[in-house]
Amino acid sequence: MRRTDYFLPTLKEDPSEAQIVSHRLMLRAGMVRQSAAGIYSWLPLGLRVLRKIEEIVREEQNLAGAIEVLMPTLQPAEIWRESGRYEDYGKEMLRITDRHQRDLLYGPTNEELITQIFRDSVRSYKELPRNLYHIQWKFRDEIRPRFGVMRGREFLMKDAYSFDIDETSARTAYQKMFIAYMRTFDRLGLRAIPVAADTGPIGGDLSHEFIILAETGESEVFCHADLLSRAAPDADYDGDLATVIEPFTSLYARSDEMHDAALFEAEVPTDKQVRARGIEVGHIFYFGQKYSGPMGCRVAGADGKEVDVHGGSYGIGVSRLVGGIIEACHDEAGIVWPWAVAPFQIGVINLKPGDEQTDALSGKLYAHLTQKGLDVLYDDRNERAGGKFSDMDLIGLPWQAVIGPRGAAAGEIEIKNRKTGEKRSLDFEAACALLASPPPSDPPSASPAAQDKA
RNA sequence: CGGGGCAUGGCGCAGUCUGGUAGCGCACCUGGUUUGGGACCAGGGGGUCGCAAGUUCGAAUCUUGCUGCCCCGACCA
Repeated sequence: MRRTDYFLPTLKEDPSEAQIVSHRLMLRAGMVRQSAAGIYSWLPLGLRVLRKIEEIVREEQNLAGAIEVLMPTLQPAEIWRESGRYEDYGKEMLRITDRHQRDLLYGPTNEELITQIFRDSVRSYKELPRNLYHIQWKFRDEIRPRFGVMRGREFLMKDAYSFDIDETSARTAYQKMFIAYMRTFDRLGLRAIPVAADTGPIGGDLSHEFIILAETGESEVFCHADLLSRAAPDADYDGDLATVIEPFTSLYARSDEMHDAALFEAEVPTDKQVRARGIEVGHIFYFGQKYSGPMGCRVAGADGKEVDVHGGSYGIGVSRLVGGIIEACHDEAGIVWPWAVAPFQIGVINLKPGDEQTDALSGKLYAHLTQKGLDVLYDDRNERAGGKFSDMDLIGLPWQAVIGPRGAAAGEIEIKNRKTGEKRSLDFEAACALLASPPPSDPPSASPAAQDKA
C-alpha cells in the first residue's frame, strides 16, 4: 500500500480524552475514531489488525474442531424469556422495540440463540459432540465504558458453544478449547496465564480466564512464575488432553477475586511468586444444563432416553485484544507490533520522493516484497524525513526499510528493527531476505515491565 | 447510578472570575528557500464558542434547563 493512496490519519498530539496508552496510541496511529462512549469506528490500519487477530482465532478454532456459524447481532427477547435471563440481565442489555412493538435486544452473548438453533436441529446423541462458534459484534451497555476498545460497549468477540451428551464428554470439549486458547494467544505474540475462575452455581474446576499481563490491567493476578515460560501445546486433539493441560492447571494461578493468600504462600515458593496486573482476554466455561434444561435442548441417548445436553461457552475478546496487545507491546515512540498481527509487516520509507534513484530503489523493494505476499506500507509522501520516521515508529511495523539518496546511490537499504532499534545497511538481495521473516526479537513473551511490578 | 471535571476551527489549548472587534500552537492551502528524526519566510482559508431559553444596548463570558464526553467508585470479554 502506498501511503499517498491510503487513509491513515495520524495525530502528532495526544487526544485529551484518551488516558491509557493503548487508547492514546490507537487514536494517534489512526486505527480507530470514537463514535460515542465505548463505540468506535475502525479505520483501515486498525481494521487490518482486527482482521489478523480474527483470522488467527478462527484458524485455531477450526483446528480444534469447532465449526463457524454467524448469528445476528439483534435477537428476539422471547428466547431470553425462556432461559430466564431477560429479566436477570439488567440494564447492561440494550433493549430495542421494532415497529411492530416486538421486543428485541442487541446481543450481549449468544447462549440462548445457539441453544435454540441446536435444539431445533439435533435429536440424537449421534450428532454430538459438536462445537459451534462465531465471531460477531456484541453490545453490553456498560455503566462506564473506558480504556478505549478494551472496555467498549460494542465489541467484537469470538464465542464458541459446545454440546455434549454428558459431563465427561463436555470436559473433553473444554480441554480442547483450553489448548486452542493457549495456542491462539501464543500465535498472537502474547503470553496468557490461565487462571482459575469462579464457576458459580455449577461448581467444579471447569472455568478459566486467560489473562495477559499489562501494567494497566484491570485485574490483579497471582501465579507461579513458571506459567510465564510455558510454551503452548501442539495442536494434537486426539491424545490425552488432560495430560496436555495439566502443566498449566496444576500451578497456582488466580485473579484477585479467587485469590487465597494462604494457599498461594503454601503452594508457590517465594522466589516464584508473581503478583501482577493483567487484562482478561478470554474466558472458558462449562455450564452444564443451565440453558438446555429451561430451553428444552434434548437429544436421545444411546438408551433411547432423552437427556438435556451439556453445554460450555468459550469467549475471546477480539477487539479487546487489539488494545491488550498494544498495552503489552509498545514503547515511548509508539506501538511495537508482533509480526503475526502487524497491520503491515514492513514499512518502506522513501526519504526523497522525486529523486530518480531513491524512487527506483524504493519502488523496486516495495514491488518485490509485495509480490512475495508480504504486507508492505510504502511511505512515498513528500514529507520531511523526521515526520516519516516518527509516523513509522508510531504505527509500529516490525521492520522499517529506509531508502535515502546516499544509500540509493550505493545500492544500500537501511533496515531498522522497530523493537530493538537496531539498524543495518544491506544490499537489495540481503535486505529482501531479511525482511521476509519476523525480526529475531519477535514474538515477545509476557511484558517484562508488568512482571517487575510483582 | 453516586462523586468530580470538561465542552471555543481537524488536534491541543488561552480567553469566562471582571460582558464590548474570537485568539495562540500544530495541522491545512499557495509561492519560495529547504530536505536522514516532526524546517524556515511570506501570504491565505476555515469557528452559529455543545444545544435551548433568559438577563442586557451588547453574551464565548452572567442565569436556568438540557445534551455529550472524560476521570474516580460499584459491574463486565
